[in-house]
Amino acid sequence: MEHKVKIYNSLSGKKEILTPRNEQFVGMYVCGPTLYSEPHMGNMRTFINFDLVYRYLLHAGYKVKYVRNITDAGHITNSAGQEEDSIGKAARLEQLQSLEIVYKYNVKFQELQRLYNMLPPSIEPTATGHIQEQIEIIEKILENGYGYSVNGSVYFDTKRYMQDFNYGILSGRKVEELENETRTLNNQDEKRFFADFALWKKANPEDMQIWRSPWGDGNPGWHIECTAMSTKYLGKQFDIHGGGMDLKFPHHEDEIAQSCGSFGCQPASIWMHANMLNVNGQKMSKSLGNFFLPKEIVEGTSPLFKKPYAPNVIRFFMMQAHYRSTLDITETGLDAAEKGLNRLMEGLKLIEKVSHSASTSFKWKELVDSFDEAMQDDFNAPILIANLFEAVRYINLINDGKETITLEHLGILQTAMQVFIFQVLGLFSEEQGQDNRLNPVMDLVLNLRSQAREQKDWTTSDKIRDGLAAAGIVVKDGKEGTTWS
RNA sequence: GGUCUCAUGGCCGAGCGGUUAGGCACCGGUCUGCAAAACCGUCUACAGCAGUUCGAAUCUGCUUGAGACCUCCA
Repeated sequence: MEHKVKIYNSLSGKKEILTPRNEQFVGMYVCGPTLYSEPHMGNMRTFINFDLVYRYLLHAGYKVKYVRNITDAGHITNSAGQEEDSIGKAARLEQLQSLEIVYKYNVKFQELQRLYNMLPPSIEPTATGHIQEQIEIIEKILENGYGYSVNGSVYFDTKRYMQDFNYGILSGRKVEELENETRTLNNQDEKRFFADFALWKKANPEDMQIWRSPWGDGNPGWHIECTAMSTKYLGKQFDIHGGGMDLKFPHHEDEIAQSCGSFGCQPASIWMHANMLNVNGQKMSKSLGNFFLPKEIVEGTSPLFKKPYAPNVIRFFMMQAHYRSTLDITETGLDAAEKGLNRLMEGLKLIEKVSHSASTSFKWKELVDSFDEAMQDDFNAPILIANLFEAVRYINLINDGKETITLEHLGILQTAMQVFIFQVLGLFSEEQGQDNRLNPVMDLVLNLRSQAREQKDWTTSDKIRDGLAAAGIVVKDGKEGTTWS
């Protein structure tokens, strides 16, 4: 099958056909989390979205090298007039060493990836594991004249860079405009120009992590790690660079500047930005405090929601919105997703039991093709899902004898649905974790109840049903027997 | 303040100049001892005001409202 995947490129503002530099091989770099706390649901949305991208590219037949970094070096920032690094701060608060913090939250992050059925990237390199590579790139930038060192720190010389390159090419920012709007920043004295950014920062006495460099002991700047690791694993130029929308400026802009400044070329052909997860119309964020953790929602301990939602439901909920749109997470939204997902899964089960005919009465080929078409158009999962529901409708109609399908077409449809639901959307096949010790008990109880029903002993049968309902077990009398859940 | 995005039926959410996306809810029906569930069907919306066009949710301008970035952030 011919796969023409169109991707919206933030750099050009247009959808472009993916043309990998190296035939079937796609190199994709995605900015990962800074592990100073447990990732929240908003963080997860970005990673789930890129998991979808990864999954679809694999499905489309590409050999994808998917690199997602782990930021385990706390970058010094100026917040509230104080210099601090996020990981060091967390370490002090929790009375642990920096690497303990990173290790602890990395374990959690790995758990979450499994919980949400994310495929592991090809490699998850860490910032601290690539200090040498970062230093080497900084040296190149200095050699090329796009940086300068002051008092043991190194800064990127934006003004000099702008003579040769376009700073703001990604974010559309004009430095002149930025300048007028500069807020009061601390520590400006070392920088020659307000838009310069740190490549290397001299160590403070209280820093928990310190590395040696040609400029003295210190810490790498925030942006340089991604340049170093993307270059190391994917080369100076690769196909796709992704990340959250909030990283577009300055992080990604500065990555471009660093690549151009060191190697003279842009790192990625296509830049992808996943949009934010909102709570009440506002971006979920650590600083606003409106976030909740992935585990809270799965365990039902989040104060925002009355009941727990399965990871599958959350994933499906997110897949129903396009990755470039903001998505508001709400209780009604999750409830709707839960029911919708159930409908989809029921349809998938029914397809196995449905009977075939001598001919197919509907446009089955068009339907099957529509799955790929949706995803080829900038990974439009909402349309894919709409088309899958269309398929479910047909399955139900076949089951009701209102439409027909041949054995061959049925097989193709079934396979396609399974592939897109499980492999591409990354939903799970079965809700796991039912206590199977309960099964024989339920068989016994429901057997007794059906005996009562056969004798039209409604008092007994309803008593059993009500009793089970009180215990949280819902009994449903279907055409083909009674089910419970 | 600057830059940029977005405003879709009761709710969520696609749409990128001309075919009622889809899900949830509602309502009607099928099924059923009752109930629940399930299934089928119905529900023709595009913030406001101008303009371009044979034709606009979709393009342009203005107005109003919301958000993002400019500071760490997925």
